[in-house]
Amino acid sequence: MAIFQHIIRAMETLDVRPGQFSVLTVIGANPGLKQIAISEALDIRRANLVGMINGLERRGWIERRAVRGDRRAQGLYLTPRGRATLSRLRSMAARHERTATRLLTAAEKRQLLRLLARVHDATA
Amino acid sequence: MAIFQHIIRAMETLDVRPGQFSVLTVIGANPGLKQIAISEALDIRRANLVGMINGLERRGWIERRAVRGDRRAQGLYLTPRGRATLSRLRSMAARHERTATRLLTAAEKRQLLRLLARVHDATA
DNA sequence: TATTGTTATACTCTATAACTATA
DNA sequence: TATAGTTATAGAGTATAACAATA
Repeated sequence: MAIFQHIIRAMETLDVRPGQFSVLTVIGANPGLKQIAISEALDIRRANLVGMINGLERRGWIERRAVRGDRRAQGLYLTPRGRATLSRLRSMAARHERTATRLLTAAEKRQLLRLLARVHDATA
Repeated sequence: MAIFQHIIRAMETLDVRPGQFSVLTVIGANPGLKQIAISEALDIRRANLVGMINGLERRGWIERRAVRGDRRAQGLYLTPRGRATLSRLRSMAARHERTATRLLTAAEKRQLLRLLARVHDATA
């Protein structure tokens, strides 16, 4: 929770919220994705995604384009400005990960991830 | 996050939310506490605490009593039913902690807590 | 008939301002 | 003048239902 608060506070300087970061990340890795696919991937109701997408589009970070073969859907793409913003956000995330693990050795970091993965397996 | 979801889902069977659990825990450990103290301890606005306290009182889990020496404040106490509920919630939390760590040895559990404490120190 | 995006709406959580009764 | 509790209110985040256009 402390890490989360830390990262969220940093991203607030770009006026970006965690959900927006995750949407930008998914679109960046999967250009042309339909809203329904993002909705399923991130477990966000498609009704709630509409406003988020509108906000990201209004800020010039993403755009909706027609999808060939299905006139109901629209593909989502990052704009050049969107790519620049995502790049800055990734740098922030990386910097905060370095901060969070600065008291750990490389071996301890690996060990931490290994133990957390087992906890996750146990609760999944 | 997986652990949190896990515990929250279990506590929903008693219709208890994470915030309510934390308030019951703090009152249980500090009988007679004033709302302002809980507000500061749990970082909950005193305005938002009012409704939570009302809800817990309505369900017969806590009660407000006069504080000698300060007629503005009211001390909060668990009722017998509140103590019983808190006890059940603690059992749930303990059971889920056992589930979460069931793939770890005792030494690995200690190591995990040690590493997480360092990450927390680094971000605090 | 089913799916995609959308609107409308409701409920919870969280945040601020302002009031009251005391101190 | 400050503090404890309260009320009112507004903003996020998240949930469901229903609609139009299209499949």
